Formats: sequence, C-alpha cells, structure tokens
Amino acid sequence: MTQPMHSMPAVDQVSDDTLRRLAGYNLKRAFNVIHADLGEVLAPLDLRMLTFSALTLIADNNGLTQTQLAEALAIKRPNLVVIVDELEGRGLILRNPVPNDRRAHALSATLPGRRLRDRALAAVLAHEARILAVLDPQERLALEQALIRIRGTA
Amino acid sequence: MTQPMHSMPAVDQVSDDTLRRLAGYNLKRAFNVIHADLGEVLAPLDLRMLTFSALTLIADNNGLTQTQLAEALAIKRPNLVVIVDELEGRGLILRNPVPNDRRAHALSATLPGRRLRDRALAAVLAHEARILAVLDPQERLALEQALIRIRGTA
DNA sequence: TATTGTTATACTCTATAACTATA
DNA sequence: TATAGTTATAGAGTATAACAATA
Repeated sequence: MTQPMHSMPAVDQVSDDTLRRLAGYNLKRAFNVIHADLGEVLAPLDLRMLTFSALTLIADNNGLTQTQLAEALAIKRPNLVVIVDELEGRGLILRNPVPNDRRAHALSATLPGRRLRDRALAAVLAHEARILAVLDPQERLALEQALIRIRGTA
Repeated sequence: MTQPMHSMPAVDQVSDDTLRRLAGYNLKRAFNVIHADLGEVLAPLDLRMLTFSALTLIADNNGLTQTQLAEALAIKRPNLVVIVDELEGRGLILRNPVPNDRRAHALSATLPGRRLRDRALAAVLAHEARILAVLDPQERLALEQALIRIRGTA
C-alpha cells in the first residue's frame, strides 16, 4: 500500500547512522576519496590507477603474460586488452613472443615505461603520505592488514 | 629509447610487492570483494549498493531533498535522478512537493519501501558479518575508524 | 543572480559470450 | 578439448555542461 503524496518540509540535518555502521559503505566512500585524489595526481602523467597498476606489475615482473597480469589485477582478460593496447601504443611496454607458446604474450616494460613508472610511483607515494596523514603508523598498519585480510576472502 | 622486441619466457610467480604497500590499491581490492558479494546478496531484492543506500537514507530521513541525498551519498545530482526515478517507479519512495519551494522534492519512503529497506538491511548485515568474520572486533573497529577518517579528508 | 532538478553526454570499470589461433 | 588473446557488447558508476522552473 502506498501513502498519498503530500507536502512536507525538507529536513535540516541528514542522518547517516545506518550506513555509517557498514564496512562496505565506509570502504566505498574512503576508496572514492583516494581514487579521486589519485586521479588528479596521475593525470599529468597520463596514467590512471589501473594503467599505473598494470605498468607497475609489468615493470616488476618482466615477461608475465596477459593472463597472469589480469589475474594479478583481479580483472577479466577482455578488460585488460585495452589497457595493454594503450601502454603498448605509448611505447611504455612491449608484447614479446613466448618461446614454445605462440598464443601467449610476454609483457615487458621499455626504458621509457620504467622511467614513467618510477615517476608515477613517487607521485603515488606522496599522494598516499598526504592522504594517510590522518592516521598514525599503527592505524595505518591495522588498515593495511584488515584490507588484505578482506581481499583474501575472495 | 625502446628496446627491441625479443622472445622471453613467462614468469612463474607474479610479485605484488609494490602495489601491496599502497593503501589505495588495497582499498580498491577489498572494496571490489565486498561489492561483488554485496551485489549477489542484494540482487534477489532487485537492489544494488547504491539503490540500497539511497533507499536507506530516504527511509531514515523523511523529507530530504534530492540535493541533500546526493550530498549524503557523495554523488553528483545528475547521477541521482535515475536512482530516484527507479525507486519511485517501483513504488518504494515518493517525490513530495515542498511547501514554499516548488523547485525541490521532499523524498519519502512508502510502506513497501520501508519494508524492502528492512529486509535488505538484514541481508546486508548478514553479508557484513560473513565478510568481516576474518577480523576480530578490535580490528573491525580499527578498520571502521580508519575508513571514516580517510573519508573525512574529502 | 542563484538554486533545484533535469537532460544530454562521455569516460571508466567491470562482466559475459563467442571468436581465432594455437596447444 | 583446453588455453591465450581478442572482439563485441552491455551494465553500472562517475563527471561536466547546459537547460527550465523557481527562488
């Protein structure tokens, strides 16, 4: 049964109490804050969180395949193709042939790719330090461990 | 300068070490885990995290306007329109006129809306208990406080 | 002039199904 | 048969610009 529509005054103060008790909601809000700020930090380097993560994993794991990279990033392989296309098109990475398996691509970072990765990482670390300044070292560690624990449940 | 492309063996083990130290990355991964699970929990009720959050805020704040709701959800007003349209179209909420301001809509939950909200909240709390079972109460509290602190920096 | 809700639009992230070429 | 990469496609979340109605 639906109530009749009637005129009502707007509220003065909006209460968040129910949602604030939900870790999922708090996680989303905190992530959005970090993601938006990180986006601004990486934009001058023409990177996003996802392309930065992919470039970093490639630079740190010379020769990994797209399947391995998709797995490491926790995204589906079809979604990785455009990411790899973009990084390759900018000359930051290479799709190398793999001996004895002509289906696979072994990804490697070029020198410009590694240089951009280093610059981006420095910017990201500065961003993290700035955002996490509201937490003391102990809280930071507790946060990291809790997040990795939750991630591990997938 | 770009290296020549050459054949290379695939790696056996992919290292995550650089990204694992970044709160933003851990936050994203943990959120994706929770979001995916929550999606499955809410799907039978034809709700998503965002529609559930909107319905909850409306039920808890009878008469709030769309501007207030968008602010509370931390989304832009244009993105709220389809959410409110959907909830209203399903008879879960009403757009009521506001006395002395014919521009604004005072949102209210109908009885079916409040009932669905209650069922959804019970499902969400069960989901949270299941996901957060990997954390002890102290870790849970530390996580909540850290997330709210980060959110507050926006 | 400013605000509320709205439309139009675009970008990003994510997912599934189905194809190809190899294995 | 199975796997690696790819294409096509769709759903969802987010953002900005600009408009009409109203304040």
